[in-house]
Amino acid sequence: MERRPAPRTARDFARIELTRAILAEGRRQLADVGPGQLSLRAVARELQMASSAVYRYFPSRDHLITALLIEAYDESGLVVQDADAAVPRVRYRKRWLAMTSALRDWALANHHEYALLYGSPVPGYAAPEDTVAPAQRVTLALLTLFTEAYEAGERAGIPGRPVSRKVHASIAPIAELAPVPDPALIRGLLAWSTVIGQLSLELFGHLHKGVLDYQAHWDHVMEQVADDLGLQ
Amino acid sequence: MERRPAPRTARDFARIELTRAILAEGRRQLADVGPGQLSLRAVARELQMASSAVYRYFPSRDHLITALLIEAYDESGLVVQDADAAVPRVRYRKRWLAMTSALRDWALANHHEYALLYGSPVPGYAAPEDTVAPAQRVTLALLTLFTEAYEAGERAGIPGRPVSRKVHASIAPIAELAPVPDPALIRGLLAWSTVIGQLSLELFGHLHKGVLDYQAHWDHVMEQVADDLGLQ
DNA sequence: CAGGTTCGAGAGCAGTGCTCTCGTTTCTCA
DNA sequence: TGAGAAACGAGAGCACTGCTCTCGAACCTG
Repeated sequence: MERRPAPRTARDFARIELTRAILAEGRRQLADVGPGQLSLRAVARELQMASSAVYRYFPSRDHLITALLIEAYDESGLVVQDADAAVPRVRYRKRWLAMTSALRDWALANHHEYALLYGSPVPGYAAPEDTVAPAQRVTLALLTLFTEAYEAGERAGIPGRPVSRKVHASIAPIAELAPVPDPALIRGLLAWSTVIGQLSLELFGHLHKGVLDYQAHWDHVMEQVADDLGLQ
Repeated sequence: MERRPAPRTARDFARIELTRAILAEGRRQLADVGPGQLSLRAVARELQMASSAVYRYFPSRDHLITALLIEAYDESGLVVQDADAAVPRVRYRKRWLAMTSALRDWALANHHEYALLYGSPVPGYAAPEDTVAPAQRVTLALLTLFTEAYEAGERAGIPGRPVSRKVHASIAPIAELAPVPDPALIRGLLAWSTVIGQLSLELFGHLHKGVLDYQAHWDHVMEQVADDLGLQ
């Protein structure tokens, strides 16, 4: 599990340095042109190296994209966690608003990265195992908030419908991460998908000329969802 | 505005026929490999024509994709409308469930098409004007349902938070299509983004190993949203 | 039936991901 | 310390892409 085999030799140093450089340049181009147009050759050109040399560091374009994917997951996760940490623990509603706002701000500032994470999967490739942990950072942070809020007595002000045994079994894996009653957990999942839906609709242009002031609308919607979650 | 200048000559017939053939083959390949990998040359090859000939019918790859986009919008819109039409007008809740279910079924059966519509925008291109009308078919159908339900007295069973003047102004364009009070309209928009969020999360693999039985989960969530909408 | 338009095919350009080879650099271990 | 192994950069090359241009044939119109 050692991600970085303690650089000892000059070669190790160079490798780490170059890997970082490629990643950085890839990131820059990703922001420019989006995942679909990201070109290994262009990255190599910018770095003044032969295109074939890049393959010493990333065995394929997809591997590069996967690395960028992980980076983006980590970054967005960090942004959300930081926003959460800046609010007093017991201000649950405020934490919710801070976290979702932070996610939106990040998405707005990193359009293509958001698309990479929550838009259509890029090539025909299944995201490898390395991506699942970083991918869950944001979700996990939100689940933690929901759990803490529930335990503090902030129960959904809104009736959640009873959950059948079938559905209960279906969400068992998530229930392990957030030990709250099923209806509350469903409310949480609902909130999460609303966030992603809202963000995707806005960023991908589906609200164009339908909603005029995205910021105002977003703020209102998140308050409404906070209401539904029973956060005070 | 005449989309098809009444085919009179043999040439006109051939043009329409070939355009259709290209579109159809494009559609087939889109379903196979996704929008990013869709290749004009491959389409031409399959149709046994020179790649340059395709450019007589579609000036660029993006134009082809745009045409497919419109087709997909139309198809999904039709599917949803049909599902709606099959339910008695006053069974508002059932209509909601039927429409959203139909959309999900279509999305599951047409993975790449869904990604094309609601995933990340494909190249760096802004969807041209021709796409806005077809794009709104599904949304419009849902808005109509909300309006009819409200007028029939099915008020949100759930308190909607008061809408500020700012937010009111922001959603004015949508309010024109669905003359219901602001809080109810917000509930509708919320429901719509929840649908898209839920679908995107499921189809793009973000619920993988988190939710086990997608169908059961979806059904429950849509019932919950119907509750929140106040549909009976 | 003459003149203009539309069409299909082919060659060609610039770009892509990726592979292979070859000579050089660097590391490791006896 | 020096020899063998491993890693590396560069270049050529393959098969593919979107797209353009040209040219002769087909067609349509007046």
